[in-house]
Amino acid sequence: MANTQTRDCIIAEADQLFYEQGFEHTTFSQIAEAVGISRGNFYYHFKTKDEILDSVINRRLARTRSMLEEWEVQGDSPGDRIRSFINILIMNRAKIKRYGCPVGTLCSELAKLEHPAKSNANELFTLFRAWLRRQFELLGRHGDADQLAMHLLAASQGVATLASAFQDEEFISSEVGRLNEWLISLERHRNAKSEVS
Amino acid sequence: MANTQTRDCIIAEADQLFYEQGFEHTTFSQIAEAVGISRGNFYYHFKTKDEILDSVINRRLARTRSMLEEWEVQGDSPGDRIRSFINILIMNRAKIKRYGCPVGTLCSELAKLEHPAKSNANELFTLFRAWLRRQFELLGRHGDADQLAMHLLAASQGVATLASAFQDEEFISSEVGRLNEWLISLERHRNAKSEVS
DNA sequence: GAGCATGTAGGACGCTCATCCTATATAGCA
DNA sequence: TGCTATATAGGATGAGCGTCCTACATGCTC
Repeated sequence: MANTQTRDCIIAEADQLFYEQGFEHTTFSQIAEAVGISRGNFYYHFKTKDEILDSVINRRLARTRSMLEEWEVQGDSPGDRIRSFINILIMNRAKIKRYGCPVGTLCSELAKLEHPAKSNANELFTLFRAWLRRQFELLGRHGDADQLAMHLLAASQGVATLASAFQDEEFISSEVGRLNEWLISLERHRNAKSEVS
Repeated sequence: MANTQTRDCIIAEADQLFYEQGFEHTTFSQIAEAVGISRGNFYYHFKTKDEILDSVINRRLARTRSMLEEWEVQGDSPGDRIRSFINILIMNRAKIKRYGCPVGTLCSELAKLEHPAKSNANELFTLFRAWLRRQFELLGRHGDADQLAMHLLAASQGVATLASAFQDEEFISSEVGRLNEWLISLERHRNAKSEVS
């Protein structure tokens, strides 16, 4: 049985490096150096680089799931939960400015490489999409919940891409402001309808 | 003096391959094979891979400039010109679905590589941004023209990223519909103001 | 202490790739 | 016909990388 502590440490460091430098451009040596172990020792924990990638994606999936579940448990309204999602952009603005969105940039890279793990990475998007969809349904948007989820996801991706290209954190703030206003207008619409019925 | 015909051909093929596979993942051999010349012959036309990248970016800049100028010359309204921009998403939807946005994915990759040509690639975004800004100013949006330009750019980027991740051309169409409605509402707002004054 | 599983270190192997060198072909011109 | 600039081909080189092998250390069990 592999020592899970070192193993987890390798995955964590690889996760960060893949985010900062991309998967292809990150080498075994860099990960080993970041963890503080020898390069040769790698083989004991991971047979191939793709295996590390799988573990990194699974780690991200797990962390995303637990984050979404946490937001779900907090007794907020669906609108507040969606605001939690939008707020990721603010929380991570410094890193987004430097490296873009971890999900979007990884999926783009793997798509260009036609990498087998591509669909696994896309699952990250699906996770957010399904969760957002549920929140919009709770907001009373039964017909277009999925469309709204995709729209919000796309907006976040666009913000991250441009903030990174133009090195502009301020843009993140202003677009988040827009998104929050948009969300409030959706909530108002719902309240108006419930008052009528 | 280098034969510009072969040289241009190399740049064109490299352009396409960089788009489809990414810069780092594309090899000299692949470009040579695509052009139909020997690998060794490359050195005569380009000293380094980075030199090819520079030429590819310059090619894209030139083509973008002339495209924007063409749209400018056509005697359309600023609104119609902005619609031409939005329509790129529809025109190129098949490629976007497979490879994402050529501008966004290149800038993301070069950012992660911390490549010297990064700022040169970002100039592509600046080109669109300045052009869109001008169109919005012509629409009477003197205060927030740049903000609107960035918003539209971000929306396009988001659409491209998600369409690629979810392999969904339909999503492009529906979001373009949204964007066009948004644009029409901006135009209406302008007409309403001009009627008042 | 002997035996064994777990974990680590460091280097070897083989491949790919960008880069570079040299030989050759073509074409215009004296 | 030679001379030279332009262009092409194909292989050499050297570095970097993923992968793999072997030797060593540690700690637990009998």
